[in-house]
Amino acid sequence: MLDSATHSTFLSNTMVCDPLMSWTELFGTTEDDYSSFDHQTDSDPFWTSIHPEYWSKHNVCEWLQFCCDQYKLDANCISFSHFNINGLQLCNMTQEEFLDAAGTCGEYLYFILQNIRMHGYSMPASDKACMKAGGINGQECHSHGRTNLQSSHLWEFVRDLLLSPEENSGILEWEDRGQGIFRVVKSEALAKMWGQRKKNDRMTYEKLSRALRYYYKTGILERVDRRLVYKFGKNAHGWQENKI
DNA sequence: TCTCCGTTTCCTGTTT
DNA sequence: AAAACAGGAAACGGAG
Repeated sequence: MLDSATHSTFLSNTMVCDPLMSWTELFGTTEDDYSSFDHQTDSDPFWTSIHPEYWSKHNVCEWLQFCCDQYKLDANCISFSHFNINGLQLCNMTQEEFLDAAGTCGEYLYFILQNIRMHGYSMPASDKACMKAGGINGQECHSHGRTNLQSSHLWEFVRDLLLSPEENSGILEWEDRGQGIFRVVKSEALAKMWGQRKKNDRMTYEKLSRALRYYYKTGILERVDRRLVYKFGKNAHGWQENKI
């Protein structure tokens, strides 16, 4: 479940930008950002190039299809008849309406949609969005939720990497998704990536793992007595498949 | 300026 | 033997 702070931050920041600006103007999205989608071509009128509020019914459909494919969601739990709507209607749905329509995937999809509304579809785009939005509006980008470069905590970084197969490249993998158990497959690569995020090229897995061990105290992580295996604790949120 | 929090860095010892 | 784990201690940097 999205915590209330994160949730409200998403919504409150969603419409900061001029709604008439193009998605590309807002987020500086380039073709490179879509490199992980091999089905994307220049000529495709793809939903990623349009702000969700301006999606057509077809774009909404494309987005749902994409989510099912990309995040391995069970399309059977989604009531597609409820999503025969355009982007504006989609964005105007309350969370409750959304959950009713999207079944067990609802919270996850709702989260993804809010994230896209704010940041674009992925982390690289969101980082650009962050900088770009700051430039456009003369505001700094302090806390925009889970993909924020500066305020993201280590456990959120790890969680987001697990939830972003296109970013992960085999560094982390779920051992038991339902229980929140995951494995660090490439420890030094993880440290390097965390170091990049924190602009610290001296980061090592040894130091990163020390930070992870502090999470045992706070219930963000729980101990798993296996090397390189961790488990999200009761105070971690946003990692569950149908409970974000 | 001060305090607090979340690390980061370093360390010694233990386990796999 | 190497890599990872455990956790104390101190320092650091950003936020409020």
